[in-house]
Amino acid sequence: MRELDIAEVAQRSGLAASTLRYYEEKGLIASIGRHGLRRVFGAEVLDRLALVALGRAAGFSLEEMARMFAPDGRPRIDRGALAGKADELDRTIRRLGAVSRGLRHAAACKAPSHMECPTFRRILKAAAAGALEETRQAKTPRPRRVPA
Amino acid sequence: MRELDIAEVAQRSGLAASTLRYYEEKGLIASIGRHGLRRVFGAEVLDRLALVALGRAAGFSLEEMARMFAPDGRPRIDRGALAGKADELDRTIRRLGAVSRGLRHAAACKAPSHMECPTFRRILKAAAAGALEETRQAKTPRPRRVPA
DNA sequence: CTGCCACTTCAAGCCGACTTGAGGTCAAGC
DNA sequence: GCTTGACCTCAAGTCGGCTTGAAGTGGCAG
Repeated sequence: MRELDIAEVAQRSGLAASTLRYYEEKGLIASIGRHGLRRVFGAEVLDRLALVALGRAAGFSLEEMARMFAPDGRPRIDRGALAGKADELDRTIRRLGAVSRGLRHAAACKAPSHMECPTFRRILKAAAAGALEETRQAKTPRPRRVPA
Repeated sequence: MRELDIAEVAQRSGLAASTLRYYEEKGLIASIGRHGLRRVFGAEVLDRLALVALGRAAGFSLEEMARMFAPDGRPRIDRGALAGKADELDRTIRRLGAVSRGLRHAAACKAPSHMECPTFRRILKAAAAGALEETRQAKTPRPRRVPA
């Protein structure tokens, strides 16, 4: 099995080396050893990182994920939690669809003030209602500051 | 026109009074005056707040929104920016759809290790790719800590 | 053998959107 | 007129997910 150096994992995963160290500290990934001071990773870490990416995209926190696959090595994930997250995502998707329609309407509608447009007011009301929900959600990672 | 006290605006909008003060500081809303020390709001602040909620749901930052309707009173929003945000949202929606399907698959699939399932690996790859995108996204506000 | 430089650790900083706390003011009800 | 408590200000804290910086280590090319 290929042994990877942190820079290689970084390059292949698109994550910064500092992020990988951080993930290791949080128990999301593990190196298979050291070469001197330097971490040595097995190729399977890339699968793990893909899994982490999926989890992040789904809105799991690093902590939650660490708990999910901390026990032994293999994921051992609570299927119910996954289905729950999926339901949550689907709700979010519907909400975002409404928001998107709202934006498009606002962009297209020629009314002098949107506030006078009943369609817009209706959408607005829905967004206001949605914003009160406590559904914590899926944010894509902030743009990587790519080192020069 | 009804004059509203901050507690009333808070109650009607579902936001904390501290949030309203914060929004005012950021230029997102304005009070129509003071009664002694106390802010007095006009009823239109509620429309404004609904607009802010829509914007937040769409993934605009408070700063962006402040710039959007800072000028005079009326929104005066860049329609292109709205359409752009809508496009971004639609992309996010598609991505989240994929993530949701991935989760459901992981929840249902009986394979001992998901890593051996080609379907899952494909979805994973997509999520990994998506996670690298720089599309900053729509997070629903964190659960309000409702004061006892 | 030497020097370079990619790696290491650890603590501190950053971002956005708020919340919290201390200490102060003042309109209104008794 | 006094008390009450809802409001005020301002500074600092919180949270998650990293990044940054200083200071150190050590593998390997020359």
